[in-house]
Amino acid sequence: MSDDTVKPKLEQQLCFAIYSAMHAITKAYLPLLENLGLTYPQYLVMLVLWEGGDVTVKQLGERLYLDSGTLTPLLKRLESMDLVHRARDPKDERRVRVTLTAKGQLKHKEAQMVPAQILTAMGRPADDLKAVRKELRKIRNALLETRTVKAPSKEA
Amino acid sequence: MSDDTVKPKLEQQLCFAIYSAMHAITKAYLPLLENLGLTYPQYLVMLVLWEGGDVTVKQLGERLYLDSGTLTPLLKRLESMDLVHRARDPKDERRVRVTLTAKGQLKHKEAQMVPAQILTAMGRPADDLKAVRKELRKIRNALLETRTVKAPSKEA
DNA sequence: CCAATTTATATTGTGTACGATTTAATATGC
DNA sequence: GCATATTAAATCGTACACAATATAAATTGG
Repeated sequence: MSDDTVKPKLEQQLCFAIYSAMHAITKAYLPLLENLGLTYPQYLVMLVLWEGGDVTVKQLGERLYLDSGTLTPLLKRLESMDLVHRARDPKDERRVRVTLTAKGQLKHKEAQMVPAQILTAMGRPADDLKAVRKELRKIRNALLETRTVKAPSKEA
Repeated sequence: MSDDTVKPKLEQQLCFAIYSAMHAITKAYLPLLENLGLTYPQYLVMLVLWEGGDVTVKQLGERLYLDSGTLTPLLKRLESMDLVHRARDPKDERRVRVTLTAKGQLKHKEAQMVPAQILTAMGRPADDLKAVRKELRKIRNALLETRTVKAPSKEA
């Protein structure tokens, strides 16, 4: 049989399924978030800030799996939109504390209906979506743990 | 009850699970792909080329859900690495056909073990991974179809 | 108490992503 | 048959994303 070379390998790959699903999600969020004037990563940062009090850049990075190279310019953009405030922590000048401005607080209400709209657009039973979410979290954690082991492996 | 505001909303969101899983996957691929000298998106393009004959930029975009703004510079980088060749189609000068070079063909062998290594690193039963893949594909297609409908909705 | 280390953030360079626009080539309508 | 529309790539501008490096503040060890 020579027809197994014709099989679409790409669609058989879980990683590509995640990759392309993420692109579709970004596109789906676009019309919802442009009313808010936010990109999807900016929306994620706002979600963290809406959850609790103030956080440091490092804490944001731990929650979102992003580093300062990504967060610093993103937070500066949010600051220029007057949604957040950034200030060095007087207790430890290395840290930068990020807090919501009044305008940032207000956006919380405008954003309330976003998650439900996305879930509806996915058109899948809630139980299925929950199962996928749990499995993806396990996959993510397994991949990240594998890397933390990371033997130096100085080969000859 | 006031304690539901404390719940980590971020981790409850499927979209964030996909977003962060994708980041973890990119990181997991990094040591495997740097031997090949490829990034993950470049690897995806090579996967398509390894599957079949030559393709146009448009066909690549349809398979990978990317547009020419992303693909053109990416393909130029692959061309500068002498992995692919780009040439206008004589039958239709608008099209650019992308083909593997001899060096690009050879890389196929080096890349053979990459998918299995990633799946192993995920540390999950194959059946679970397959179920996630299928569900994600449904989600992706549902999201993309919703957008193609896109009623103009000229609101008052 | 001060040198060496560690930690937190910022900066730089490269590589995606994508909307919007541009350019060139093909297809179409009258 | 030629103006108009459509199509395929390329280009431009903005925004992630991250490795590597730089900088400055805090911690630690002697």
